Amino acid sequence: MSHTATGIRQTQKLRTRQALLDAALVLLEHQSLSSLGLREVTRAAGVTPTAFYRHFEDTAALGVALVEETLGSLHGLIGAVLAETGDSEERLDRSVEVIARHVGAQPAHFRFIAREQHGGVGPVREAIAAQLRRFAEEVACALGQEPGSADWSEEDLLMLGGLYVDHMVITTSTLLEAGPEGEAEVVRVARRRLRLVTIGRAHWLDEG
Amino acid sequence: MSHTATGIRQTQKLRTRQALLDAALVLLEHQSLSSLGLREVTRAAGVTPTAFYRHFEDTAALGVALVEETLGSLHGLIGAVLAETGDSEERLDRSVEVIARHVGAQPAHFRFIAREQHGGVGPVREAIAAQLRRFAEEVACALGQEPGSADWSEEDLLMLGGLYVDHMVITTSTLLEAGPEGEAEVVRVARRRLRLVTIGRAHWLDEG
DNA sequence: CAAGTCAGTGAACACTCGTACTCCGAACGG
DNA sequence: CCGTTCGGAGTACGAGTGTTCACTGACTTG
Repeated sequence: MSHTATGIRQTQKLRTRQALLDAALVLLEHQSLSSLGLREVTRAAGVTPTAFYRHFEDTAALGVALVEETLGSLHGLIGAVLAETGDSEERLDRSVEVIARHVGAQPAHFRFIAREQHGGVGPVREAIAAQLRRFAEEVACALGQEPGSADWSEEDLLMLGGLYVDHMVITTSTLLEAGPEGEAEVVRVARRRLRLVTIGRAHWLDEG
Repeated sequence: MSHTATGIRQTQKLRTRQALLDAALVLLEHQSLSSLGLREVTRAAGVTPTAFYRHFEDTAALGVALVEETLGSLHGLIGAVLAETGDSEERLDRSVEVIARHVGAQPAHFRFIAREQHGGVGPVREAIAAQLRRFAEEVACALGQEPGSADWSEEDLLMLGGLYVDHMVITTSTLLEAGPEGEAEVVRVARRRLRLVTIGRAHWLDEG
């Protein structure tokens, strides 16, 4: 009764569950979740419509699962990076690097996040918001341990963390819409924006 | 043959066209455009499905019309404000005020913009992107005429304008999702973020 | 090895959907 | 005033939708 017990049955169940998630992600590259049909997904996954209900109650529930698949794993990675090297804002740069690699490796996942962050399906919106709030808290915590923002209030740290996270999301979706040829330009502008925020951060307490 | 000739016929046509737009906007508060049905709209507008084709080719075309209805008018107002008082960044604050009032007066319109900015309908995405680019250019132009950013390159001005506009869009959708009770908190955080950007702006050339 | 669980099947239900017709009647231009 | 224009109504069609139901057969458990 170990929780990693790999019964043939449960393994196969997880396999088709993943097939449903993957098929949905492909379909969601050119439409949004609220217009995604249950039958459409099962057809692409090679399963009967009825089988869908063995795994998800709704297409909304499938969307929430996709959110966790995308941001849950990234969350773990960011946490590892933030705890890795003990000093300075080098950790933030490493975090950005990790995110960028993740986005590059799984574009469809992050297009989905950008699209559904303000999309028409309530539960999915809330799931994304919750995950992004967690990211903002993590970044805020990391910022608080830096010497440059030692005397910041917790609220301001959270504000700054949210600013970084929101900027990251915007950059991600902009990158995806720009395509490969416009990527360099987008990255340049995004870096400038980040620099401006960092400068503002350095002088925050001067003129608070 | 004046272009304002109000034939009874054309007046009525515009009336039902507006009825279609209004009905669509109401329906779009709880779903996104790609799942909006043609029949659904005409039913809510009190017209037959066939009548829809007299006004729009697609629901996508209706979406583009909604984009122009929302951002087109705001664009004109912003232009007026930016040309109004001749000095300092007071104009920017006035602009933000105008936008805030617009959002408060027509929440559904701006929820639509936030939702479809990265939504599943290509033409609508492009229409929104084009309008936002225009806003960024306008803001950049206004910033360039201020003494505080006299020596900025045109590219950096555009970067900063885009930063302001993106922040405005984020704030808008956050406001709408927070609801009336969370509004004050959202505004507070948004103001702090803006202040941080402004501080960064003030020291941009010091550490460029 | 027998009993039971359960992921997945296949058919059928009652819808909604977009679109193509024909047709009406009020507003329009000469 | 009369013929034309055209916004909108009405009908019909085929396709696709979400959901329910009884069922099967491979895996699991005692």
